[in-house]
Amino acid sequence: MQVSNRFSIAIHMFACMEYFKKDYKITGDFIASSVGVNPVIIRKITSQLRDAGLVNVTRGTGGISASRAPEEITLLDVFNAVDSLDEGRLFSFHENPNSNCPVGSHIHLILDDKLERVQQAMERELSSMTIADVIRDTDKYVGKTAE
Amino acid sequence: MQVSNRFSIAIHMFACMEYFKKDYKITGDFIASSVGVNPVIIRKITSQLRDAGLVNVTRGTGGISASRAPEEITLLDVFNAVDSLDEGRLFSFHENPNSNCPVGSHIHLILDDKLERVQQAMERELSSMTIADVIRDTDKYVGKTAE
DNA sequence: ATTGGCGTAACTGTTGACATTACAACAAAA
DNA sequence: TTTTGTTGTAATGTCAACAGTTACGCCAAT
Repeated sequence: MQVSNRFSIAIHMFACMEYFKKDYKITGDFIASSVGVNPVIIRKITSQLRDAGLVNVTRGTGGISASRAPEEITLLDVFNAVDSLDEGRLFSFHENPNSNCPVGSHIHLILDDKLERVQQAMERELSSMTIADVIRDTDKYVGKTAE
Repeated sequence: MQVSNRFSIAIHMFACMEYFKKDYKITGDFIASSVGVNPVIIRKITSQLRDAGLVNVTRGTGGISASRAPEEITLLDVFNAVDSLDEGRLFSFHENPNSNCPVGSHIHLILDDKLERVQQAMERELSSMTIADVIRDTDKYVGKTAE
């Protein structure tokens, strides 16, 4: 089990948008070249980010940009946009516990809060970081001027 | 994306083992009936738990039991036994970032620590709970005597 | 030797991720 | 207004994981 690479790609996309926005027009093909995947992949993820209200896309002439300040886009926002959990739950659950068994009939009561705690821990950590942190580290490691 | 239901099944299995161990012989078929899945599913998970050293299985005559005290089996132990992450990583990563792009060539440096933090938050929460907590809540919700 | 139960291989069906091709829709510029 | 570059999306293919089932071998106690 693994989180889809759409998540790492989406963050990479934001890093590109911010880092190159002064010097280049940020198109899907431009980003695809940096990420190293087919442009259609980028377009699909772009659509997901747009549906979540995280980016603005101008059709025709082209161009993708963040629709909010980097400090106001958390990694949880990005995660939920591109990698939605089935029914909002991180953990799947066996569907037919035996209702005639004392354990089987109470297993949800026993487990649900524990699974919820783990999911919340993950979401808490994701929401503690923002695109601004990503940009800061991009500048830190790459240098502020394009090479 | 979701964690496989092997995890919820595995915890259900431990709850059964402990709750019924005084009154019944705990076989794969017995557990399968409580969980509500095919016995082979239980046998497969049993094998994973055995390989991880979490349960003892006696072949032939049958019988499955926890190999350690419930307090010493964390939910992280169970998770790692039945739902191993590819290469130990919760997040997958796009494989071919452009090494000629300043962002693409540094994206791992920028992202890896952030993904690691999220994974550690999840693992920390998983390891803070044990099978003993599950047993305690089983007794709490079901009642200490079999119905 | 029989029997109950675990171990596992083999097969099926379903789903999702990832990738690619192709083309329609669109907006700005020539 | 036609051209051009770009986004939007449908259709298709490949692959892997999950879940389920059947079948049968192996084991140990009775």
